[in-house]
Amino acid sequence: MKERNPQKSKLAILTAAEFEFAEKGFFGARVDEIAAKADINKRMIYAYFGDKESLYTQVLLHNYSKMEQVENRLVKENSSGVKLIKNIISTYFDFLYNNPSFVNILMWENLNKGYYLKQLENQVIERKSIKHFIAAIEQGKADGIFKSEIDSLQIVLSMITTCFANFSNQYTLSKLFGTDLTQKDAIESRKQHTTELILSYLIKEN
Amino acid sequence: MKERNPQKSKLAILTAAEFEFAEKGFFGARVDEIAAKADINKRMIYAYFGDKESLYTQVLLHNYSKMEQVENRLVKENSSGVKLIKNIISTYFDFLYNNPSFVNILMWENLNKGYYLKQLENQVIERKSIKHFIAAIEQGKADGIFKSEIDSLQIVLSMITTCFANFSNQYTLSKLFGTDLTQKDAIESRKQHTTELILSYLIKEN
DNA sequence: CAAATAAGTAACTGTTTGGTTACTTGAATT
DNA sequence: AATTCAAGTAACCAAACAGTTACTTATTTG
Repeated sequence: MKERNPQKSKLAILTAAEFEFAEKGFFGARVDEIAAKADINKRMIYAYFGDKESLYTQVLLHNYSKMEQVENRLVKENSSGVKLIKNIISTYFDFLYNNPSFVNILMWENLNKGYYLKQLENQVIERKSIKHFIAAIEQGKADGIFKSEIDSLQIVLSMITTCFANFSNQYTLSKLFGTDLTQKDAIESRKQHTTELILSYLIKEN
Repeated sequence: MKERNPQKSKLAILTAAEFEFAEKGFFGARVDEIAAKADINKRMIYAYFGDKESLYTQVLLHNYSKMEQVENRLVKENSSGVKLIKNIISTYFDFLYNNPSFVNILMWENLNKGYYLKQLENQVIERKSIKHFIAAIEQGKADGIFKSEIDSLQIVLSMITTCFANFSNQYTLSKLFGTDLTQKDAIESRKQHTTELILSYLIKEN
């Protein structure tokens, strides 16, 4: 029999579950496969997490809090204006590049019409960082740096969607454009271009 | 026994399959459910399409050609400069709004790392419209309408990704921003804003 | 150190799944 | 009207699936 270590087992299950759910989604992932990858008996998954759905919810929660941590760091830096915008885009690009599981799980959630997301507590999902970004852009307008006519909610939406789509649509876009957009240097170019695009729209020229 | 009508049966299968695959993906979709929705015997699916995989490929192909048709119409119009950009964005928004199955199937493909996409012939996927758009932006630069320093491939990428992410991430974004972004008027605002964003970057100011 | 408890195991169950087999029935061709 | 063949049907199969049961073994604690 294997050495006993509940902490290690739980972590092994969560790690394997994250990989499997990210790779195949809730319905595609197999409990047997998660057990095999975690190198534990399947019974332990049910002992620790109840059922497949609860396990998935834990993985979902964990991924959202990873994102939240990064955003909180961004908010704490308390930069503003052009520097903040550059910071946000760079941070999102880097986070999404380093967390493909997060990207996938978000996509699965959208395909499930946000079914499991709805069950999570709002505080984790309705991240306050968004409000912070919007307020910062309003401040930029007040300071005369950013154009006064822009809609700050819309531009924050554009920033987030533009960053995300570079990762979520890597395969179809690569095929469509005939270049491998999963490569690090391609991502770096996209980051650069996205920053220029957003800033050129925001900054008041004179 | 039911009235015989192979054409009608085939179409019923394809329609049901498109719905099921869009809703649940290749692995989540059930052949039995497709048969039930098409109101035919499951055996007929295997008679007409071989297996589940071939049926999926047909659905994939059909969706891509729908998109291609719309793009070809866009190319034929032969508009240029600001009008073309407005046209492209508006057309993509409308198409994606009216074809949620297309949006979903593209997402499934990305989650499958483009596995089934790879098997399709290149001519259907590497749409020539992209090259047309890039060339048109180059022309705009030559005509002195668009900024000479912009990268036309990057801006076309940005246009497409920005349009798409508004639909692919509707549920997670709605939750994140606390407003229902699936509504028609929300989409209309996004279209308007995206157009302004892209044009403000492209147009040479003076 | 023995009793209690938590950690881990193997084998099983009822259901669902993609795909098949053996068959019947409708309609066009002769 | 008999033959032929495509269109359609029902019942089935082996494998895969989420979840369970009954059990064993390691570790803690009184």
